[in-house]
Amino acid sequence: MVFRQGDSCQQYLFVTSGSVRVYSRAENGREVVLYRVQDNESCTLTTACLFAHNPYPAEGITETETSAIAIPQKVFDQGLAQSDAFRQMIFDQYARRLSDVIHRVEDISFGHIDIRLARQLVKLCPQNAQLSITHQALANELGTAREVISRQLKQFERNRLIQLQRGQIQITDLSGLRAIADSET
Amino acid sequence: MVFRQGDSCQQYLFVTSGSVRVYSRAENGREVVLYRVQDNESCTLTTACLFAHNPYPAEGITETETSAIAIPQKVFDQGLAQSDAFRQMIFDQYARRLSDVIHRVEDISFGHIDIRLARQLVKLCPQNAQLSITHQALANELGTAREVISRQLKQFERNRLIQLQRGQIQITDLSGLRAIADSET
DNA sequence: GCCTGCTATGTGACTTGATCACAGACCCTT
DNA sequence: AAGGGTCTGTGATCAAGTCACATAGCAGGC
Repeated sequence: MVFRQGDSCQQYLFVTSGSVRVYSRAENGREVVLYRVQDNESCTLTTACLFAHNPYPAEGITETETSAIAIPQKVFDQGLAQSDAFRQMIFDQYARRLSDVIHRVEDISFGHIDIRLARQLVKLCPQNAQLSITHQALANELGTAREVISRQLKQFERNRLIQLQRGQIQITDLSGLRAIADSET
Repeated sequence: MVFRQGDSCQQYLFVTSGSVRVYSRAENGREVVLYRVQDNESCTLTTACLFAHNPYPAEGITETETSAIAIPQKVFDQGLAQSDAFRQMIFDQYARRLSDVIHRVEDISFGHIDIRLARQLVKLCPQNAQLSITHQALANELGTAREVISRQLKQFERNRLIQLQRGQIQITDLSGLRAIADSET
């Protein structure tokens, strides 16, 4: 766990390798992933909280072995003042995050669950088409409930797009999933 | 209209007075407000798009008479490099926006419509408790459909919290609304 | 092996919210 | 006063979220 909802922020973080999942959690346990911080990205939220002197509005947790550099605010400020490249980098990150999160709002507000799930499956599909993930994890990713995902996956299975086993999803018709993922509505 | 979804961004904008509503619109006409840019705030999205060289992921429209300063990217870059105060200001804005939009994600994902609507009414309630707003506008604000708002308002009216007329909402029991707004779930 | 406990999945019943279709009501302009 | 636009009300239906609980698979200890 890198930071929790409500934590106050002490230093600037820069991830050199690994992956940090940044997400928001409701009281009833439902989660929604906001974005991920990966190799050579800054944890934007940290920066935001540093500057605004606000506590974190979300949680961050490592998903893999992760290395990061922690920089005290003073040094960070110096960097911003003195290095064009550093400043450019930080702003780039900010722009990307804001864009990610706005996209997430659109997705959640207007998107249909079958399409969003198909997209997620296509995105995660590895070379061998064998995905190791639980329904709960997919639900958290999309900000919905596990049952909704279970039912939708079952539907995909009935349509011969995937095959389900415990903790595993075998993608049998990637192009079929792509077709759903690419449909507008 | 200040900018549209997909527009590319040419200059940095700083609002000196007035209010710009930044929102996302779906094909079917549903909208969701992301945040507002008001007196002495920068249009963060503009900055983000400038830096990332991305088109706008949302739309911006003035809600009142609005004045703004447009600054070419070059001058903006100079400002960032030379002025600590300017840099601090820009970062503050960014932090606030990111925080706003993350809060919006939580609200939409986990929030119940009655509570969200009550909150909105409390927030908008003027001195004389007489609100001039249409159901459609409230729906856009909360990212839901007009019918949902109409029905919920009707419910509030039955519970003697408000009275409805065309284009007007008279708030008759503000503390009652507050009670709903403050309930956690 | 077999039992036990934990995690993951399946499913019915129900509630809430979104969509569709349309009917009135109100208001402004001519 | 008549007609057209905007705003509101409402039933029917669908999609998604919630609740409750039943299995099913897996791992560790005996």
